[in-house]
Amino acid sequence: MFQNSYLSGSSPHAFELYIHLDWKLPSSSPSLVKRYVAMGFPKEMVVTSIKEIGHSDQNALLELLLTYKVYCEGVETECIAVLLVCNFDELENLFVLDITLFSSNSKFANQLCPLVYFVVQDIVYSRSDMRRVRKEVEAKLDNDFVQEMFEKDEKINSLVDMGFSEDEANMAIIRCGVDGDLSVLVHSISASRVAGNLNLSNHQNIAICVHLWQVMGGCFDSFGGRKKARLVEERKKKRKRCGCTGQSNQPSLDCNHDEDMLIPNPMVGFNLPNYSLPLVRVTRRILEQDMGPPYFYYENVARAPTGVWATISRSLYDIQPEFVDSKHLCATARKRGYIHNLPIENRAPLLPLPPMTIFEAFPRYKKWWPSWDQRTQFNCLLTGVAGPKLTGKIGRALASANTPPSQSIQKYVIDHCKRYNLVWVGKNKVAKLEPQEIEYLLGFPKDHTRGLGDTNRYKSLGNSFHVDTVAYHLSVLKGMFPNGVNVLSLFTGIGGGEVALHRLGINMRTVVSVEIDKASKRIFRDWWNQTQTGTLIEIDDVKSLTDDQVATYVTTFGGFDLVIGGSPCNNLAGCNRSSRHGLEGKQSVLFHHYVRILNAVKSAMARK
DNA sequence: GGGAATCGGATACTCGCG
DNA sequence: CGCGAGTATCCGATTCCC
Repeated sequence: MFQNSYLSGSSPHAFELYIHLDWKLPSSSPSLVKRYVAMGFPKEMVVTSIKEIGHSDQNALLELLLTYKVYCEGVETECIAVLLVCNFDELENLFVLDITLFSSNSKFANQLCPLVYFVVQDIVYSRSDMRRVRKEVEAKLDNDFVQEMFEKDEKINSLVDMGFSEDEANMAIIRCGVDGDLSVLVHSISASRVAGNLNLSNHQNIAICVHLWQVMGGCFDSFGGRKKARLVEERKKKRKRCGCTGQSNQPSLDCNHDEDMLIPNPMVGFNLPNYSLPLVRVTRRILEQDMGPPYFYYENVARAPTGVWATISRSLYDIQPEFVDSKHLCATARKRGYIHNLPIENRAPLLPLPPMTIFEAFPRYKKWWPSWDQRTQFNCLLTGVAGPKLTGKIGRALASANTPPSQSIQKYVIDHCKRYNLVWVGKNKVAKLEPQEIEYLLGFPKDHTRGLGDTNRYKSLGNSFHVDTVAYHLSVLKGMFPNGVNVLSLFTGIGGGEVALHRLGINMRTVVSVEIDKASKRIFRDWWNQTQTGTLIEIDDVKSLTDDQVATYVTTFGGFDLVIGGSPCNNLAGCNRSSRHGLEGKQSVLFHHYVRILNAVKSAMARK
């Protein structure tokens, strides 16, 4: 019943539920299995249950089977994520459920539910979110409960005085911790109000989820003692671990004070080609006034400091980001987040599909690749590369080592190969990738950046889009704009977005390109002149592009169909050791100009 | 709790040019 | 010899996942 409701698509806001049944068939207790199968339980479920708790306690086994049966009723074979709903009052029960069904030791977790999401008071949590919340709650139970309740009451009173409801205040404290500043709590409530408008407004679906939870809760209550004991055991282990780190008194350190973004694992966005099944299909809620045109497309690194993507999303109309690792589309990893208002149905990848492995991309490296280097794909292509000193050092280390080298030598070599994406070009000889090879991996035409010094080539390529990923998202524009598009391209760089549009066969009538780096500008201009017939207007700096100027362009070109750009990641990127200062950092702060200019386009087009 | 990944930056250096 | 452009080398922390 709930299955149909979830898949009905009646709510534009609800997560859809998929559970993938992939039961294994180990051989155990054939006669016992037969008996339960005769009672109407699927054979695979019986086998799994026996493996889970054994067959000595027949009552417990029967109860577990009943639980699984209730859980799996109506579930079809295409589903691989599950959504659970409960109230915070029921958290204790939810933890029991989590540990029982979804712990890493549970066969059930591995075989049935790789993706689990929890909906508590209309807020969607991933499993890792729930771990944090659980830590928080458990800490509350374990520590000075009375003191915390006192602090909590005081905070609630303050928030109620400010005009928030008691429920809202309670929720904010659970999300942010009782240690959270009042301003943090206020912000959380505001954000929650927005999220409340966005998510799960379909009461039917919520009711169905609650029903599921109640059914399951009933089952567990009937033999809660055993589960409860396991929960206590888990807690003890946890306490022990916390004790080792000396952080047991500061659970709030683990608490995320920003609204978390759901990053899918695997990082495949809303959908990808070659994935026969969508993973967590999220029907994004986009307000009427934020739908295109103009369509917009924003990109930045996925692993930004905590809270950055929540801020970006807030600035971009609370649209949920789409996180994609390009390793699912090509031979190199590139974990990026994208926020856009493009349709997500009927996407199509660029053809031919790019090679997925190192050897498919570069067969010649197979010759010297040692068996103990088990890489099949490259890591993220960064802006810097290894120099001859490092590769020489690796070569000398290998030359003086045994065959095969010792474990420690292997680890030293592999670690550096992974860090700098080195390839094997001779006996005991590793080398950096050539700029041309990186162009190929990222989907650019051959020699796209040729003419620059190698350092600049590596830098501009490292800062660029992965063309195939972006093209996959932009592919929906092809049918919508048969006569071509007008593009406002911010932070153009070497033109990854434009190359994607070109490879999709989408004609660019006009591109207004904003890019400050002269070398990148030259690369993009040269490419444009060689491949395009439309109008290119170049602007140096996003800061100098005024709202009035934007309005003039809108009037001149009849509006922009696409506003595309990835703002600087310098202060967000993980490998920045000296100035990873977040979204307000020196370069990354330019993100706000993306928002400003996009809003200028929207308002100018609304006036038209 | 530990392994692994990460659109980088500051600085000293080399090299070609006048 | 001074200058500037290009180059090489060194520099951990945050975050996620298992």
